Amino acid sequence: MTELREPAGGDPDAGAEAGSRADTPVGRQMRGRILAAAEAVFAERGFDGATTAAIARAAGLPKANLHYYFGTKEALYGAVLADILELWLAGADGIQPGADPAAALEAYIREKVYWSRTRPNASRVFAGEVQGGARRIGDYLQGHLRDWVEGKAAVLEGWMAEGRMARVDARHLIFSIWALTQHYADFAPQVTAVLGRERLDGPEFERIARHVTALVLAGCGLAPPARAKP
Amino acid sequence: MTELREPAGGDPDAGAEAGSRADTPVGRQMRGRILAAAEAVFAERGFDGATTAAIARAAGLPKANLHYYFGTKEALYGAVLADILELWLAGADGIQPGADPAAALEAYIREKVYWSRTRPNASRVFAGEVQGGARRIGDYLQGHLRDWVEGKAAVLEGWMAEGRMARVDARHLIFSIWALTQHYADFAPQVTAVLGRERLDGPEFERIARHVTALVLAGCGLAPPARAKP
DNA sequence: CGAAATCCTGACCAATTGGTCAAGATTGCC
DNA sequence: GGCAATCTTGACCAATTGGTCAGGATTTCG
Repeated sequence: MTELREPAGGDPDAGAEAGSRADTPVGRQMRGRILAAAEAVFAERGFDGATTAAIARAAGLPKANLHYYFGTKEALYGAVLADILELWLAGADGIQPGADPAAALEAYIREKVYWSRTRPNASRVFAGEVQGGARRIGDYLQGHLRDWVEGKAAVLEGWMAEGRMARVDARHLIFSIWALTQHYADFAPQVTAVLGRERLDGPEFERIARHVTALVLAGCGLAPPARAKP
Repeated sequence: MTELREPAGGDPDAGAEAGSRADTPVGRQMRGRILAAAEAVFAERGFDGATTAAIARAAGLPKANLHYYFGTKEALYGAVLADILELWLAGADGIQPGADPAAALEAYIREKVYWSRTRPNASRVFAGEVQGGARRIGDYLQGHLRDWVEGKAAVLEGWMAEGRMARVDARHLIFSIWALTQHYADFAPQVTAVLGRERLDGPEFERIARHVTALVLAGCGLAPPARAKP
C-alpha cells in the first residue's frame, strides 16, 4: 500500500524526507497556506478534478512555488489526508467503561457535528478518498481505524452487558453516528437545496445535533442525559 | 441550466441532435452497455477522474464509438445521472396518511438498503455529484426532490399530530434515513475495512437493514410493525 | 438488388496538466 | 560584509485527454 508520506525519490543528497523542504518559519507558513488551499480545492473537485494550478491560485502563489514545497500533487494530497486523519477520531474520549452512556454518546455526536460544521472540507476530502476506493488510506482503515472501532465497540458492548443501554450492533451504531453527522458536511448542497436555505447556519446545526442525538439515544434505549437547566 | 437529457419525446425530423442518435435496436443496446460502463467508471473515479477511454474500454468498444452515441463526456454523465434520479425516490410509496407509520418507514428503509446493495454505483455517482456542488442537478434538488421531501414531511407531521409517532424533525428524519442507508454504498471501502470483510454480503445487508430500521423506529417512538411469523 | 441510413473505427489534433529547470531574489548566520 | 541556504518564478516540456473526421462496414427497407 502506498504511504501517505512518500518515500524518498531520486534525490542524491540530503536525507530530508521527499516532498518536505527544510523546516523554517517561512516554510512552515507556506506549507500551511498551501495545505489550506489544497484541502478546499480537493474537497470541491476531488483528487483528479483538482489542478495544481487551481490550488496555487487559491493559495495565491505561482504553481512552481507550490511544487517547491510539495514535490508532487500526490504528495500534497497525502499531506492533506494526513492532517485530516489526525483530526478524525477526536471527541470520543468520553466513550469509556466508567462513563455515562447517554452523556458520552451525546458528547461524541456533538463533536462530530461540530467538525462537520467547522471543517466540512476535511470531511469531503475524506469522503472522496473513501469513495474512490480508499487506495491511499487502506492501511489506516484496516489498522488504526479498525482498532479504534473495536475498542469503542467493546466499551459499548460492556454497557449493554451491564444493562446500561439497549442491545444494538455496536459497530453499526458507530457507522450510524458517522453517517448521520458527516452527511451534513458531505451532502450540504442537497440539504440546503431541500431545506431552501442558502447555507446551514448555527441554529440549524444545533437542530441537527439535537435531532441526531435524540435519534441515537432513543435507538439505544437511553433517556437524554441529565443537564443543568437555567 | 443544462438539461440532463435530450428532449426524447418530440423530435420528428431526423436532425442528428448532439447526444442522442436515432432510436434503433442496436442503438438502444449500445447505449445501455455504455451507460452501465459509464456508471461504474464515474462511480469509481468521479467525473474528472473518469476518462472516455476508460469507459470505452469497460464497455468493450473503441472510444470513437462511444462518442458516436453520446457526443460528449458531459452528455454521457448527464444521461447516467438522469437514470439514477429516476431510481432515487422509489420505495416511499408507503409513506402516506392512511398507512401504518412503522410499516411504511421500515419498507422505505429496506428499499433504500436494497438499492445500496444492488446499485451501489448509482449511489456513488449521485454522492459524487452532490459533493461536487450539485452543479448539474441543482434544479432537481431544489425542485422535484424538495417537493417530494415536503410531501413526505407533511405526511410524517400528520402522523405526529395524530399521536401515531413521536415528534421529530420530519425533514431531518428523511435526511437521516438517506444518510444511514446510502452510507453502506458510498463508504463501502471503509465499512469493509473496519469490519475486516472482503465485501458486504447478503446477511450483512440484512443486519444493516434491521439495525437502521430499529434505530429509526425507536427514534420515532415506534414498535416494530406486526409481521407474519412462521 | 440497391441505395439510404446507421454504425464502426484508426488516425489525428488542440488544449490541458503535472512537473522541471535555471536563474535570480531573499534570508540567515558568521 | 559576505556567503551559503533557502525561497521564488517565468518559461518550458512530455504525456494525457476530450473530441473530430473521413471513409469503410453493416443493416434496413422499398
